[in-house]
Amino acid sequence: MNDAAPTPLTARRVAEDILRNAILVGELKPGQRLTERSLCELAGVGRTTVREAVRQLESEGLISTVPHRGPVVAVLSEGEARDLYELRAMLEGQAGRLCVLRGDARHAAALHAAVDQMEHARQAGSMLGILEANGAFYAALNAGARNEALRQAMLGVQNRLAFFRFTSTRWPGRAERSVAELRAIAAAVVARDAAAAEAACIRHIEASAELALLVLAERARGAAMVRGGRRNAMERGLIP
Amino acid sequence: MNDAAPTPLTARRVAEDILRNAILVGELKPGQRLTERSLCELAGVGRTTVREAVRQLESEGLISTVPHRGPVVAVLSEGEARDLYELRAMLEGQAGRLCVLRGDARHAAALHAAVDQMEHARQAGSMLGILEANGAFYAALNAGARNEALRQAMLGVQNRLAFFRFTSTRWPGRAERSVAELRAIAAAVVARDAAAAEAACIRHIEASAELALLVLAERARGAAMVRGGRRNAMERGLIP
DNA sequence: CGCACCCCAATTGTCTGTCAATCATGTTGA
DNA sequence: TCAACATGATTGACAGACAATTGGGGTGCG
Repeated sequence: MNDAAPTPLTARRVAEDILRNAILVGELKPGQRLTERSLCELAGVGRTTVREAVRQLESEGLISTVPHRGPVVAVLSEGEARDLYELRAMLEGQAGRLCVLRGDARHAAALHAAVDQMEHARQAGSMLGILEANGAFYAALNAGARNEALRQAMLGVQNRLAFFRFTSTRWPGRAERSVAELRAIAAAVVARDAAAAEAACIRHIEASAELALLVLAERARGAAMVRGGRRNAMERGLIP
Repeated sequence: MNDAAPTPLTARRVAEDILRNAILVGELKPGQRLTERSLCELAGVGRTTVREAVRQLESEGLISTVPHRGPVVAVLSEGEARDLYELRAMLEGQAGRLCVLRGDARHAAALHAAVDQMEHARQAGSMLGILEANGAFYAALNAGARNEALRQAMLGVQNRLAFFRFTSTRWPGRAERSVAELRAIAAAVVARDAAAAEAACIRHIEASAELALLVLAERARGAAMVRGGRRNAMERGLIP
């Protein structure tokens, strides 16, 4: 039942992955300017290929390009972040609802397993484990919802908000509450209560959004304090 | 308050628009194979530029590329169409809800104006007018909903389903019912009944989906009858 | 000292040409 | 009849080149 690796592994795809990871991990920071040449070195491919990869990441919302100025790692304004979290809440709420309506006991079990896995990782202090369990949870949710378009939309939004995943997960007490919120979702799915599942999903995302916007505001304050100095230098791509 | 035309009008953008229009209008038919050279001629640009434009349309879901085989105008399976319509119903339902929660009287008035415009175009038998009014309606809805991410998501889904817009609008009696459905949405927004607006949006999309899937099934039957003859030829890009 | 203007380096946008890798087709041979 | 092979077409990818544009630095003037 596994996907029979439809990956002809073209160089462009490799470059995309390298650049995407560099952004998601934070190696390339929001606002940082990217020259094509530096990306060529980073990805180890020619300029043509890099430009195509950049186009892809641009469409994913990870990069924004100003004509004749080149690509820049996308930086979310507070308004954009708010919009994206709102959209994410809608999408995941619907996913939760559909998971109840269309999923079976196996999906419910997978949800519970993912939550347990996350609780385990949390107690072990493994942030990577937490993120992995989070991925498993959403995989199970989407498997139950049985809507590929919805899944891809959720993935896209999550990627654009990936910037917050690390800081949010580290926030004191956040992981614990997050586990509780996911457990509530799983419980609603087990109970086959669609409305409750939808509401639980929305609550989870709203809690995430609240924290993320707080973090964003804090960063903005911090950035404002050094504005005029480092900020200009960073936007010019002079700070690694 | 108008957007100060942020269009540096690069050749790539022009090529994108040409190809996108060719697909949306149906000049390039679903399943048709596209060689890079033919696209170069069609768009009037070099191969490098065409490849970037194709990458963009690929991310919009209008083109699907098989490595080492080249781009193909995306063809929706019944399952994919169903998923997309379901997603669209969710998104537009939420847009309707938000339009009630956040919109003001001006948005409600714009919705009504768009419906009247559509009714006018329908009586005049102007399909182009109908589509234009439809665009105005969604512009008003999204203006009221005040969520740019949601708007873009809706636009993306609508584009992927653009194939059905023409055939659906032509369907006997469909335009009339469509006007009635949109009027119901506008009425709910005027009445400030969020739940009713959401439900009306969902009903509208579900009606569209029902017809589209019917059209799709009919086309599939028709295509099956000539399979082995024209179909292979078309997939090979030999039929214009 | 401040401001407007101009010139220049850096970078992007785009084209052309080239070459290997791969797929699809047609042909040959058992 | 079917399998293996040869062949042509097309994509994937690169390097190089050139015009267009941007941003910055320097200059001159008030």
